[in-house]
Amino acid sequence: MITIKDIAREAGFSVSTVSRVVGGRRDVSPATAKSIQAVIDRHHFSVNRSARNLKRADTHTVLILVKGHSNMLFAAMIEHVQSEVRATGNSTVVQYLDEDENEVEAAERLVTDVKPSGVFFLGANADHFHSHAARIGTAFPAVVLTNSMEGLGKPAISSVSTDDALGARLAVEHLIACGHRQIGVIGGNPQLSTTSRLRLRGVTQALAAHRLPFAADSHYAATRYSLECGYRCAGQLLERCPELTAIYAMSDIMAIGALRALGDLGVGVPGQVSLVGHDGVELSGYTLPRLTTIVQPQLDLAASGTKILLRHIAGDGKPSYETVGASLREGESVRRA
Amino acid sequence: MITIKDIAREAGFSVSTVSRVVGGRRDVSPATAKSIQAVIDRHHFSVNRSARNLKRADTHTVLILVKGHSNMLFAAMIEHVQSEVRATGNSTVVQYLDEDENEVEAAERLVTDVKPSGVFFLGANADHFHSHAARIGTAFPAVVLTNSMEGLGKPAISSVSTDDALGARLAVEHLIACGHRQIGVIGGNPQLSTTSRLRLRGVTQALAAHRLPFAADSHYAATRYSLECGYRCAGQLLERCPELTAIYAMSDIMAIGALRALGDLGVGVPGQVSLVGHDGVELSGYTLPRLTTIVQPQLDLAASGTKILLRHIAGDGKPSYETVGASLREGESVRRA
DNA sequence: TTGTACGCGTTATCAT
DNA sequence: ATGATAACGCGTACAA
Repeated sequence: MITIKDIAREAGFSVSTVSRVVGGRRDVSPATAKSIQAVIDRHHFSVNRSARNLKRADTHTVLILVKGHSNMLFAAMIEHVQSEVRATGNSTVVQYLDEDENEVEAAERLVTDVKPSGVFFLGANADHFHSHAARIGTAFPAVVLTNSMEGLGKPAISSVSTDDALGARLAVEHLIACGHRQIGVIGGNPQLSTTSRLRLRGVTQALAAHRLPFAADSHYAATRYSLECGYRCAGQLLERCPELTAIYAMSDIMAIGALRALGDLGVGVPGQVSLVGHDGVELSGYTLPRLTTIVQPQLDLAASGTKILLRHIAGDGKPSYETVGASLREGESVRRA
Repeated sequence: MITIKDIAREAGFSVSTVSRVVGGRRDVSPATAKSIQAVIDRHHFSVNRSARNLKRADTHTVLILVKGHSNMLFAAMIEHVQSEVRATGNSTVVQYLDEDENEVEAAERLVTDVKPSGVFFLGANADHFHSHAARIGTAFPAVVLTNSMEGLGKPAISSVSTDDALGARLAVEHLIACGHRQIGVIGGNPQLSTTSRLRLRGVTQALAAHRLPFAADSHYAATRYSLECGYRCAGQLLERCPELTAIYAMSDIMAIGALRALGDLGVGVPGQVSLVGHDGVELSGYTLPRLTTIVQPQLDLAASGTKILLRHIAGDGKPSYETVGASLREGESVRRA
């Protein structure tokens, strides 16, 4: 392994001078810099990150923590966040977490390894931040994407989210406006997932405003955010409550599972049952029928999030809890009754 | 920041003994280990990776290089590879590359940063390895997944792939067996993508074996592996060649795009046009109609790949080029004519 | 502008 | 079984 010492020796300068050159600093004469750089290039030398990070506080690396492997919304957002972050001269490291893993505990572990300048959470539960956040926010600024941390009140832990309750309300109100009265809902476990809790609140708000029935055991099926679970729950819902004319699924992926289930049951969409999804992933524009869905603006989430994280990294720990708009995108999966 | 020294002081032992405990070694008395572990747990101490890696030659980290952000097959495989690798006590770092980026150049850059014990490529072009691989294979063993590196002949660069030509042949032969004679193909640019080149070869082999026509300009549409491109190409294909009764798409994602396009054109699937995809992603079992597709066994790819990479890491640089079987999974998108 | 020297947190070697 | 101590490669006061 070639080290900075080797370069120094060969270039005929001290290690400090070489260190200055590789660090891209200007307090070294151009001539010296040039001759040292030549030696560096000749040997394809690059600094040992471990050694550097052992000294430096800041690694100029942003850690991206993603909850769940097969979340299409998150997959799209990783891309946006990465390009935003890289445009600022930082590098990125992606780490996937299992859906049921406690992301804050995992983060606390990982930050000692990676020593990131900041952390992005793609999906997170506010409760976890209340209990475990020892160093997140204190030693490392964090921005949570898609989930709101409003009310957390810890410095340097911000969030950019869509208004989940609003989104769900839009979905259900659209169904109501189209004449639906018996609406089933497929979602996550409201005990465990903030997102599910908020979206469920939006559902009940919309239904209550129109004095429509909603019995949790017959109209709500709680499960994971996956194709398979969407499939299974759609069947359960229809079995428990055959008079359903519409289903709102809290994610497009669940909606797509549900769509297939309804197909297998010989139930036409939107002919017999209407369907609304949530997230607005690209795929929702390619199903048969195209999904009517609640769109989360991925680009805005990524852009705003990066801006806030950079502000935190720069030293401003004042948390901000931004909300970007959610909107209904009409597809072909809802029928006016 | 809490260090091994702090633990040592509080536990009343030397740093060496603590180091042995965190390293999980057995040359320390159970009683000592237990009392030290208690202190470690109390403080949620975990070793500083930078410092450890500064000493150790081996970082015990596997770099996973993924080509393209929204590849569902790769997304599923990341999950498998990660759990396989972690089961061996190594950690993983995921890096995404743009689809048109040269993955070998990127890897050469990244390995100096990460100093991984080994590198996984999810998707790669053999040509790039011929021209640029200076340190990959030499300093860092690598395993390419889904693309074959057969014939490369460089040490410690292996591959586990499905037989792409075979898969494509199975797809087309199935269509032929079902009575189709005019078969269109949607794929990638065979100049740029090894996968596309091999699958195209499979197509022409199958067609030639049955003396069926295949004119590249009318029967083949080359594009990127995306929903949108699948959509667009299906339309083009049908316009150029209206007598088509079947389409083979070189990825499920393209097939799903094509499915939607056919829907928009009022062309029934499989009624008027049959469709076969490739990859066997979970989603292909949830479309309407379910896709008939060529399945790449993700688990086998990940498991075999990990085994080979570990062998390379252990010092055995003999490359191996494994091929796992591809098979046809019948869905509902092909009609017997 | 350049160099000297120390320490970052850990592991490995060698004693005990 | 346990401890003292010397590296590992680099950045950075501080000195020159």
